[in-house]
Formats: sequence, structure tokens, C-alpha cells
Amino acid sequence: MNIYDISEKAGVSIATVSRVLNGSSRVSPKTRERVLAVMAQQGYVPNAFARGLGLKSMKTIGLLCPNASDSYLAQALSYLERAFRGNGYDCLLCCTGKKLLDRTKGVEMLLSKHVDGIVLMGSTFVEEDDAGNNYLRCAAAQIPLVLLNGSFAFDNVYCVLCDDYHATLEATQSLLDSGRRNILYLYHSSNFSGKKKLNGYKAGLQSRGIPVRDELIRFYTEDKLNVPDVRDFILAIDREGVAFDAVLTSEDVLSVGAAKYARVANRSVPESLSIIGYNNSNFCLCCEPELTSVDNKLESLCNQCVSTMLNVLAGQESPQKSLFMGELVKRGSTL
Amino acid sequence: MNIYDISEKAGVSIATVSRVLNGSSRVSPKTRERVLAVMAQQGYVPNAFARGLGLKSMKTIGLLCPNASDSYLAQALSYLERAFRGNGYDCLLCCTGKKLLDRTKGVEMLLSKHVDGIVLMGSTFVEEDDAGNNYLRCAAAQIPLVLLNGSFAFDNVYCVLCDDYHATLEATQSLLDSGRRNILYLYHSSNFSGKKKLNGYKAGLQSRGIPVRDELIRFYTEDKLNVPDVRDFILAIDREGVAFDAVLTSEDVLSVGAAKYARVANRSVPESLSIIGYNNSNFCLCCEPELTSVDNKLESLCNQCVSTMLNVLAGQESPQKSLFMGELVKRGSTL
DNA sequence: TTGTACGCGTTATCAC
DNA sequence: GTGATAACGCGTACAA
Repeated sequence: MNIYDISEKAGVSIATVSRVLNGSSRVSPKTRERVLAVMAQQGYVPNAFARGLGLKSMKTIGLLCPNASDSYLAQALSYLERAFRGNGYDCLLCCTGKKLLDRTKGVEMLLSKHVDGIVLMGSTFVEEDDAGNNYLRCAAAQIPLVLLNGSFAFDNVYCVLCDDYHATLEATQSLLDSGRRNILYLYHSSNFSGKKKLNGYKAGLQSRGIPVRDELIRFYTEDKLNVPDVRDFILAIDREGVAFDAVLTSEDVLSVGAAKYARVANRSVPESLSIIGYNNSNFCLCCEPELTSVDNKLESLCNQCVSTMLNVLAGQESPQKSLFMGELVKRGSTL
Repeated sequence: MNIYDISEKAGVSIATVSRVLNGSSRVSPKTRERVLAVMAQQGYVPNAFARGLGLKSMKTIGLLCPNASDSYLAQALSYLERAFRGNGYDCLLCCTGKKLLDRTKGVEMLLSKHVDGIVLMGSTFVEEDDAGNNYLRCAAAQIPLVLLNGSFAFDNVYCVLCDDYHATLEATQSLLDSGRRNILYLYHSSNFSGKKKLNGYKAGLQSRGIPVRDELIRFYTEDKLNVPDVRDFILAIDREGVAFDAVLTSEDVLSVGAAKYARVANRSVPESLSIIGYNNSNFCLCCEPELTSVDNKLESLCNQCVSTMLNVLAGQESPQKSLFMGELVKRGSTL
């Protein structure tokens, strides 16, 4: 069933069928109805490839994701896909891991499939060494890029992010104001977002006149986040003789590890140890007591990504940068 | 840059360029080299739409998923995407929720985009009322379908699943053999997989001569799995006066809720209450003690889905049904 | 071994 | 309003 068959059965030319199909131009109601009837009867569906060939678009968005099994990114994936689908776009998923070469290949693949735009999920996509970001510039020369939780100033690149700096700053202040003095800061990645959070922690301390101490800032190096390993990691810090009365982390799973540490070390939460996580994920509710965490408004971020992308594709001006505020959700793991 | 430009610059016809591109036919080494050089120099990438139009394929697989933010499905998504990409296929993601109408629309969308095949993730896609499965039969008439954790006997439909029945049966026996007598069975969905598990539970009891008691079989009706709500749900059962010394669940998150219940009800795990979950997910490691759970071999299942699909697309015979064995992973929540 | 010409199914641009 | 017809870029019989 192609457009010729329909045109023949309806006794019109393919041009008319095409017009009916695309709603637009002036077609007489009678003709339109006749054509629609034939299409319905024959169960006609226009060929997406041919359409793509002519329009240079198949209404598809590329979703570049370091790891779809990460609970935070999976949630983002879900929000993005739903919003795009609701606006007539389908999503081509491309999980690349974190290596630059793989990310570059992923982008090339999406470009070769002529997606209309790409959403890059997470702050891992922007390299510290700016020469490594040429793959982004190349891509942006062809189609719009939207970065979720990433920052990269370039034409045709749009950034949507949460103010991790202030969110972490406030979380730190909240701990200090509840009487804590030795806040262990645990983080897992030193990308753009990771740096913002770390700086927020430091600024929070300084805002209350508390000195920043390197031995309280710890980088969890393992690539995979595993709760028991995190627990042991913190236990080791404890055994070094480093004293801390609070743990602030860049990610909820790290905080779950902290909660496990507390149990093993026989420290009560929050009396002897306060814990604050980041992302406000399901994991917060699994702990006893439940974890205080920073909600970084993922759903709003994702919706903004989608509307920004749609705007750009529609040729309208859009903000190069959209910044949301995080919010500290207090639960049982803090005083 | 299209094939004509390349052919002109290389001083050959487009047919020759096409041959070089597709590796196949006999082209003289000299010509091949010349063409390749021009292509490399011009950074030529063949147009995927035009290619799709001719080949009736863009090497794309549709992934139909009720919910990408579910940790189990997110993990599956990750495995599937990786394996397909490794074999030259990209994945079009379509999250549909659980409603039949939306699932049907999702399948239609994927068909309209001419994906080469569809993987249906989870057992929600097969309707109890068989008339509701016509959308599957229609789809299978066009392209191969692979069901992950689902069962549906039809031509061009392939099923890959874990033997949930036996896994649950063994989990039940394991609880009984450790001295438990009153096993609360908690489940969340009554689809194909859900029924198999429930039957496994019943068979496990019967195999040890223990009567099946309806008051110990509870369906958690809330659509969203929320740990505190599950905790309260179990607490309510307790307060009804129903006594149980073990909880077996169809899903880890339900077991996390059980662990929370135990804490609130002041019951020690595993001394006073044994808990076994299902899926062996990250959530098991978040609890204290860690949860015993059934590993249903998700990675193997996903790899089998992919290889089955690739086989079918290559025109080779493939098993209509691939069955894997689950495995009970014992941790601190059982004796 | 290489080249010509047509088909793939649409959309868009003209004429009428 | 409607109908021819030219792109769109590639694959592939068929011819040379």
C-alpha cells in the first residue's frame, strides 16, 4: 500500500493524497473525505523512510546516556521519553558509558541516523580538556544539542541544570546549623556537576567560618557504586582516626553506604551521625531512618529539556541556559 | 555530500561507489582505494533514509517497555541496548505504561517506523483475555517479536524467560526447610510471570504437606511501589491478627517494605522473621541485614533475546522458547 | 570490472 | 482545487 495505490482507488492524484495526509493545503471536503475513506479502508500508513528522505527528518530525538541502569538516569530517561513521545517525537537510545571515544562514536551514530536533535544526559559529556569537546561542536554544527545537568557554552547547545552549588551549600549549612562540625564529604565523580557540589560544600563551611579540611573530602574511586563497598570505604576512613559527625554525599547510594557504616560502627543516626544524600531517589526510603536528601527537580529539568528542544526545532529563540533550584528534603537521617 | 559527488570526484559511477560502500561485489583494488580515499577525505556518510528506503530497513530494533524507571527494566534496557548496538542495531525506545491501548499504539508506532523487530520487556504485554492480544499477532505478521519474561505461542513470536515457577517453589521450600511454617506471600502483579510465581509458592507448600491459606496470600494493589506504603500494608496484615514467620515476595522492593515492617514491629530478621525477595537487585544490599533474593539471570535472558532476534533476522531457525533457571542467593535475611 | 537506468514512496513546485 | 513531475539518495538488475 503506497500513495499511488490510494490515489488510484480514490480517483485522484498522489499530490492530493499527500495534501490530505499532511492536513495543510486546500482540498475540497468531498475529495478529502473520499481519500480518507480509502486510506482507512486500506489501513494505509505512509512510509517513514520515504518521508524522511524528503523531509530530512523522521521526527526522532537521540538520547545519549552513559548508563541506562543507573536509577537516576533511568528516571530521567523515562521522563524524557514520555515528554518527547507526547509531542510526536520518538527516541533513539544510545548508551555509551563514560569513555570519550565511545561517546564520540555514539554521537556519530546518532548523526548518521539523522536524528533531529540530541539530549545528552548527565554531566559526563563535557570533557575537562576542552579539545576533547570537539565532538560536541561538530554535532552542534548539524543539530541542536540539549545538555541535562551539563554546561557547555556553544552555539546551538542548550543547557538545563540544577544549581548543585547552592543546593550543596545549603545542605552543608543545614548540617552546621544543627550543631555538626566535622562533615565528611563523599563524592563519586569530578565532572562539572561533581565540582559544583564540592565547591558548594566548601562554600557552606566557609560561610559559617569552619575551615575546609582535606582529610574530610573523599573521592570514592570505584567505577561501580556498590553499597557494601561504600560502607567499607567509610569504615576505613573512620579507622584512620578521622572523626566526623556528619556525612554529606554527592549521590544517594553513597549515603546508603554511610547508613550501613553507621550500623556496623554502632553509631546511631541521626544522634551520633547525620547523613544527607543527593537526588532524593527511592534509595532514601529504603534506609532506617529514611535519608535526608537534595531533590534536584529531575522531572522539571527533563520537561525543560524537551520544551527547549521542541522550541529550537520550531525555529524559536530559547534560553541557552535554564537553571533550577534544588531543595533539601528533610527526613530522619538529620537532626 | 551524496553518492553522486563521491562518484564524480573519484571518477567512477555511483554503482561502483555503492559496491565499495557495501563491501560485497568485485571491485578492483585500485578503484576501491581511490573511492575510499575520496570518501574519507570528504567525510562521506551514506544517507540512512535513502538506504532505508531501498533496503526496507534501518537496522533498528524497537524496545517496548512499560516503564523505563523501574530498576529491573532499566537494567534490562541497558543489557539489551548494549548487545544490539554491539551487533550493529540501534534501539528505538517506547515506554507505554501498562494499558492495552497505549501498548497497542506503541507497537503501531514502531511498525510505522519500520523497525526490524521488537523486544517486549516484561510479562505485562500478554493479555489474559486472548482477544486483547491481536495487536501482537498483527505485529508478528510483519516482523519478529521477542518476549522477555513473557509467554505467547504464535508464529514469529519468540519467548525468553526465567522459570519463575520453580524458582519460587525452591524459595518456598528453603523457608520451610529452615523451620518456617507461616509464609506470607506478597505479590504485585498477576500477569503471566506473577501467576507462575504464585503457583510456585503454592506448590512449594504442598510439596512439604503444608496447607495453602488464603489469608497468607496478599496482593499489593497500589500501582506504584513505595517502600513506606508497603511497610504499612504488611503492618496492617499483622494487626489483623494474621501470624507469619516469613515473607516471600514477587519483587525486591516489596521485601524492602517487609524489612521496614520488621523494624517497626520490633521483629528481628532473620530470627523472628525470614524475608526473601525476587530479582536480586541493588535494593537487596541496602537493607540490614541484606536480603536473600532470587536471581532470575536477567543478563543471560537479555543476551538470549538479542541473539534470538539476530538469528531470526538472519533467516536462521531459532527456539520459540528459551527457559533459564533462577537461583536463590542467600543473604542475611534468612536462616 | 564497470556503467546505465530504474525503482523505492514521499514531498514540493509548478502549471492548469 | 487538482494534477503532473521533479527532486530526495541509494541499491541493484541489466547491459557493456
